[in-house]
Amino acid sequence: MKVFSKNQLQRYPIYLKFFKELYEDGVTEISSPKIAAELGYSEEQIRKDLQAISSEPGRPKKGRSVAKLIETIESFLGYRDSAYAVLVGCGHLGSALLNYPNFDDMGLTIVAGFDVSPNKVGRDIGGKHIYHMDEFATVFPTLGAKIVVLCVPADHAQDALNMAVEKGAVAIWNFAPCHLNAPTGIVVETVNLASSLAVLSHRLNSKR
Amino acid sequence: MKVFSKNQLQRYPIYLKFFKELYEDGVTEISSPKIAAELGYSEEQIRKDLQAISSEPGRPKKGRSVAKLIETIESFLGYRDSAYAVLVGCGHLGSALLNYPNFDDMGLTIVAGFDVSPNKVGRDIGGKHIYHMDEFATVFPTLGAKIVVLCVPADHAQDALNMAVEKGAVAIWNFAPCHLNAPTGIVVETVNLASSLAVLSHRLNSKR
DNA sequence: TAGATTGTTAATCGATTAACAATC
DNA sequence: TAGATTGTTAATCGATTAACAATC
Repeated sequence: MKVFSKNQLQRYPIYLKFFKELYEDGVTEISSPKIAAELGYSEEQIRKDLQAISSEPGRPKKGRSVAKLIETIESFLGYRDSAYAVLVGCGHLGSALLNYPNFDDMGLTIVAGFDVSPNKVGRDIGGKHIYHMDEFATVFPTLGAKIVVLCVPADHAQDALNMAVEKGAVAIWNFAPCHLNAPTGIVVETVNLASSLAVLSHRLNSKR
Repeated sequence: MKVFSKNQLQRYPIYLKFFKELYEDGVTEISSPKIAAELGYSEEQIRKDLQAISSEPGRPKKGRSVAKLIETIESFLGYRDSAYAVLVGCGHLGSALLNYPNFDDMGLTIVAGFDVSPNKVGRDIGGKHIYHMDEFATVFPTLGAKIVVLCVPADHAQDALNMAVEKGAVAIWNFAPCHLNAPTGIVVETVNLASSLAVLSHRLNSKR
């Protein structure tokens, strides 16, 4: 099977966003050089990326159909059918994600939240019911969710992951700024703001 | 000057977090093999990463001083002196970031927010005053901030960036899920949740 | 001393870029 | 047809890994 590097996978949503804009503007076909000029990638890389997921070849002198590209990328990324998730840790960031409307369009449906705070348990946030963490073991397995979005403080993240995995989670989307250990076969993807900020700071400081 | 790859830069906050935990547990020295066992990187890579920023060599048979490592990484990442920022777009995610307490420890001080919503303008969020976007041109240059944290919807992100750069911003921390074009010399670092989710989904779907 | 761990140098690996013939 | 753009194959580049002598 074809292998996709992390960098490559990360580019597809960016292509998709761009193609959707083109589509709205009535553009029907797009070529690699034009994409390259707009997104700042090399045209060879774009060609490889699009080839890797397309069933049809591009057409010399024309490029590819924008509508077809949108469909291809959405299918490839799994936007066409939903995966279910719960969110653990409904603090500021967790609540923001519960309210984020676009996940549904990206094939991720968050069905419920978990927290320990009495202010939150029993309430709805972003239309999702918030359960107490004590209920996790009994409730989570009934929700049909396989993905856990982790928004707890770093010092609770590993414990939360362990519990989630024990109760059947197969993928963890981790927003805590720490490394997590998980059993083989469990997918862990971390969004680390500290790492991102480190890149920004270093670039900024090495400018002169 | 030494060059740091993006991946490498992203690892330092993760090392730092781990070393701080060790420090709290009273561990005074740590060796590459032990770090490797815990964080899942190779020990060679860890040695290279730490060598790249340390003034002193590690000690055979012992490793490195945890306290010294913490100090070294914090200095390297610029955590010891603050850079000032404003946040544009105080929706759910923007508000969450305004309330995030850890940025100060990471050398980033957000001094104010900007939004267009009458519900938010004039209020405080996370202790920061929220100005109307119409005031950006006059207020931003007075705040001493060089960094703009962008949390506006994707279709306004490029406009917001342009305005920010025009008024003197030199770095953009972009949370909108789209590619942004910026003049040469302007640092743009994007946190793209869609890209992160794409990696997670693909790994999950290719497990079988 | 013996052995664990270091730093350095070389080998490998993978991703990106370049070159170019094929094609509409 | 001519020329832009494609897909493929080879070259380059950079990062990670492996090997190993140096050292406390």
